[in-house]
Amino acid sequence: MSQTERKRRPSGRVTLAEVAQQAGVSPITASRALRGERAVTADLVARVQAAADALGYIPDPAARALASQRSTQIPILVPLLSNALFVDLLEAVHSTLAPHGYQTLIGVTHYQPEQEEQLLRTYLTHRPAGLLLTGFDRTETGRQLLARSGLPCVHLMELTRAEGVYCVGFSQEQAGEAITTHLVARGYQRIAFVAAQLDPRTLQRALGYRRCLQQRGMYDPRLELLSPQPSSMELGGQLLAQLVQAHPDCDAVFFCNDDLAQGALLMALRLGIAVPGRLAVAGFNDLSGSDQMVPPLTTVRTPRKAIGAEAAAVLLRLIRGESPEPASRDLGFELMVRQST
Amino acid sequence: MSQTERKRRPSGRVTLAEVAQQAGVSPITASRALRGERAVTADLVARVQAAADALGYIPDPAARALASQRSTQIPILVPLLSNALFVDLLEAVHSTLAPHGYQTLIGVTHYQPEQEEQLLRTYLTHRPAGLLLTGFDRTETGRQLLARSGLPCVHLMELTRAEGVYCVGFSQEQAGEAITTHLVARGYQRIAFVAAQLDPRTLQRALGYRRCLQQRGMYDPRLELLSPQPSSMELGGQLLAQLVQAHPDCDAVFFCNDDLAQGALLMALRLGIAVPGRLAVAGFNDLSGSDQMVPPLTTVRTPRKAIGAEAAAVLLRLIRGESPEPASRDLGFELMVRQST
DNA sequence: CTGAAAGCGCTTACAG
DNA sequence: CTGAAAGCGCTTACAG
Repeated sequence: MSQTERKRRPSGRVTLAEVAQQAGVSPITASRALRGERAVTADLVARVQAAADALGYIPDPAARALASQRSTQIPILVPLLSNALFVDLLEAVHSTLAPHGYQTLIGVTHYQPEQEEQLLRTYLTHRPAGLLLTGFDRTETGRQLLARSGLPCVHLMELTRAEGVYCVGFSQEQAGEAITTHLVARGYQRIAFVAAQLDPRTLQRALGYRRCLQQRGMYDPRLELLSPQPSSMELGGQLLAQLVQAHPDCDAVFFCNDDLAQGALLMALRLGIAVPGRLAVAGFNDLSGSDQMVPPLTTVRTPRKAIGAEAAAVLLRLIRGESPEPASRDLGFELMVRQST
Repeated sequence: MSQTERKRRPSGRVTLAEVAQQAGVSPITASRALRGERAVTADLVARVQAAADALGYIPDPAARALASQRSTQIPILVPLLSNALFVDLLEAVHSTLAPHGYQTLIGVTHYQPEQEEQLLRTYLTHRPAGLLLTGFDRTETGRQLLARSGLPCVHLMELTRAEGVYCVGFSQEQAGEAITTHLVARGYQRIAFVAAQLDPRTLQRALGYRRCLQQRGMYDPRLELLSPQPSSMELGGQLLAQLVQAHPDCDAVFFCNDDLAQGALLMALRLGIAVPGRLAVAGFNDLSGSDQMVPPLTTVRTPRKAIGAEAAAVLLRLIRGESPEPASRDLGFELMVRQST
């Protein structure tokens, strides 16, 4: 024991060279045996493994990254952390990658392509093993940085048909159309759309809303309330109050995110507006608490945990050099019809 | 331009050596000039800086880590990501560290010291620049790993008087006592305490609750409802229903976290229990949405953004070799008296 | 299937 | 204040 201690380098680390020596092989062979790379005799693999275990060898990530030009770090770039949606994504990604020895690095873009570009620039110098990005809204330079890096990359939350682009998500437009169709089927006539932030995915939901109503000759652009402010319960309450005042004949609202809808439900309670009797309220994402509202909120459940987990899994396969098919994965969504509509 | 391209190594990187050559100095001098380390003539610093800018030099983190035995990575270990509290911490830490060139690595312990120990083990091999930990609840081995690493470390959320231990937080016990005292001052007689998860900080709040009531001879252990289940709005609703059924004379409740309290408020609405008329409800943390509830929730605002930012700032100073004083920083808390009490 | 040589790109002592 | 030498701990071609 104390002899082992004594042998250690100033850094206090057990090195590959020591493992190799103990196993009676060269460092390169030890390296290959431990990584399961190329053909190494089963006998040698066992000896090296035993030596590594005995010495408590742990590979040095920095040395590995420097020699191989590739680290075990995987940045995930998300717009915000204040939206539970992205935290769920992050958590799923993190728990999928960690057991495989990869570290998740967070990057927050604040919905700004320029900030994302800056983050890409920084993270690329770290020789990440791969990249996880939210959506497709980036600067031209950002796109080029990605392409030139040649790194495996998976896009989350949105779908694309572009060749060779990996993505895991669902159709935001279809989801927006589905919830609107539900409102129509319920018999509502004057259906409003209320949105905040106005990021690309929110606008895709708006497209679905419009398509549904236009097809039925029910579309009225005045019933679209679009605010560029960040989404929050408080804003949802304000927008609801604004909406009922401006359009007393409005009988249903589709909020582009559950936090807005939750705030609206509470505001309706305060104002004495009966939901769904006087006004139906629908949300999006099925965030925590939506099923607890009074009345429980009808919304679209989006599979963000599954998206995070699957995107990470696809990335892992890309890193291994595989070509997982299909490149574009639609994980769908689910209408959660509760009592608010 | 194309000549510059041609000169690049296979890795595509501009190296320190190239910068040094262009500036007409040795690589070591270039290294020192760029890092602002030791005395280097102003003239040389300028020349090196100019060369670095011209070539677009970006230091290689892996090479740096290997040579210096220290990376620019800082793990932050939190219990959960599903509690907004920790996301706020994470976000504040991340935005404080990023501008200084440090990467934030996330680790999730699920409130289990064994998992934290495993994470420490893993992250320590990455030669982190420092560590950010939640609370003091760890295994003995975890404690030893920390001590032996000799790495700068700051603890978040809780306070301690232990020598040489850096922490940024507030007194959970005092906060629990303060909100209970508020309920007493309002004239409530039968004040319950409802908690979930039962992690160390929750139990400290319980201590404050007890101390307040015991001092006044108002303490009744039967009014403590403690559930080891994870905290959620749904659970809050269930516990409220349970409480009013078991103790019809209870006239106020202090929930150890706002998600429980929010769920309780909504359940009260559903059950027709008047708040605060029939039952007063207080929460803890002032999470998003608490001010939007019906009625708005009385709670304790905890300075988690400030804690994250200050802990990161202290760590940065420790990394620089400074000894910031005081080691223990009490950032306090604020009673948010709203309409639910 | 295994290994000797070289190198990844930087920094740490040690001199001067 | 500046530099030549050595080394951080691993892996990539290139041989055999």
